[in-house]
Amino acid sequence: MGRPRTPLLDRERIATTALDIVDERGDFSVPQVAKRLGAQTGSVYHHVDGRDGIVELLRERVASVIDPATLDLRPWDAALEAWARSYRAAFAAHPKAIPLLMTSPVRAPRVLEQYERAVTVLLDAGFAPAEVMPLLTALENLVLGSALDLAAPETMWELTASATTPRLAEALSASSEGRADRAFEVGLTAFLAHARELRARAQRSATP
Amino acid sequence: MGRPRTPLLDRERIATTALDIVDERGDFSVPQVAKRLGAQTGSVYHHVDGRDGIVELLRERVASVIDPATLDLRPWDAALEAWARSYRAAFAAHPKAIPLLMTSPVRAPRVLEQYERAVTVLLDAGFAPAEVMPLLTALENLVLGSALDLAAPETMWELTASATTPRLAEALSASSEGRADRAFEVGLTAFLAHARELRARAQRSATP
DNA sequence: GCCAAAACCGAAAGGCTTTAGATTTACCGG
DNA sequence: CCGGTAAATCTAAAGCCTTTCGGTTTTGGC
Repeated sequence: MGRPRTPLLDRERIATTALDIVDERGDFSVPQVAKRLGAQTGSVYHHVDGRDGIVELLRERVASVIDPATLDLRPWDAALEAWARSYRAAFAAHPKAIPLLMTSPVRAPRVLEQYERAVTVLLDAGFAPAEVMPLLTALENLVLGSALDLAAPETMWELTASATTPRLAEALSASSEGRADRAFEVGLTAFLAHARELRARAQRSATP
Repeated sequence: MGRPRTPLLDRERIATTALDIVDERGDFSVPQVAKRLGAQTGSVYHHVDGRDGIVELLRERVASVIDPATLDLRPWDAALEAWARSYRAAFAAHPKAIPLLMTSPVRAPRVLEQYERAVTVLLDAGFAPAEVMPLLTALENLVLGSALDLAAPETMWELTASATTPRLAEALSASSEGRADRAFEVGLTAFLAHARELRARAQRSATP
């Protein structure tokens, strides 16, 4: 058959197709992607660094909608809050992809640059250099932990709970609506309050 | 060959062997487990519900060292704090297993009972029923997000950071020692402070 | 002592990942 | 216009994996 006049495959289409399949099925395979694009399995390897390479493409693509402009907001805590929301929303747009992507964190250049700017935001706000990474990592943990929760079906709770764990069942029915979202709000609110408190304490001791 | 006088396989040994392999390699397969136990691949399926069944065994086994007695501590916030630490430590004992286990949360009966008791702790502390699940879920997100961070090698940061993201590199070197642990402390401290604040506010409005 | 159930083996189907070489075609420089 | 190189694809195959199924021997209860 040889080289076609218009290419069947490129990294863009491979990523798009794989993400479509993951959104539908929760997983993907290289033969599945190839079949949807009308190509043979082996051809995909000409454009992409194996299956893991495709997963990395998905990670970048899902993370690409995180809004970097959030980090321009003032004051610093508004920037962090908006960034965290945008971060989480990017994953929430592809819930079935989350187990596949969570295995390792996003470290695409585009996202790393945002971490760079987030560091700057915190330093400019007056946090000590040694405090910055623990804070940012805690925020990342919050976002990723919450994304993981988003991927877990609500039914896991409801099915198991009613008989042996009555209070748990009661607590669940008392706030079943949007449990995951509200948990994220709790965590985010807690984090921001704590960060503000840390900063205020540091400023008090710096300029007594 | 037929049935041996002393069985080669049982769920216990299968789980132990699989966990050993995961601790070494970060993943496992049914043939690998069978080979270590001196059996054929197919035989494993007589004892266990497929590969996914083994993963579930691993989840239960790793979670089995979460200490339920932490939830007897008083006051309520000491109980939650100790429980969260024990929860996280259980995963930290098997860092290479984390990506395998995080895919879906732990819902083994033994752990569900602990959630039941955690609900009781919060209700007894005076939290409103509708607040309980958001709080517990936020705590779970904290623990799981932090466990995920534990599974990601520190090198991911260090390799990529230095050139294009100088401030990130600086922030990393300013607190490289035990970054993951300190981030968990930040998140946990923030969560507990927020929970105390919520409770205090509720009590003020209940008995003015 | 008999017989069903238990525990294992052997084999095979079907899927996946990845590599290698062969084949045809597009594109560019002369 | 032509020829050669590089590109895109195919075919083929190795080697894994998961899972199922039927056959074989042994155990343990009645």
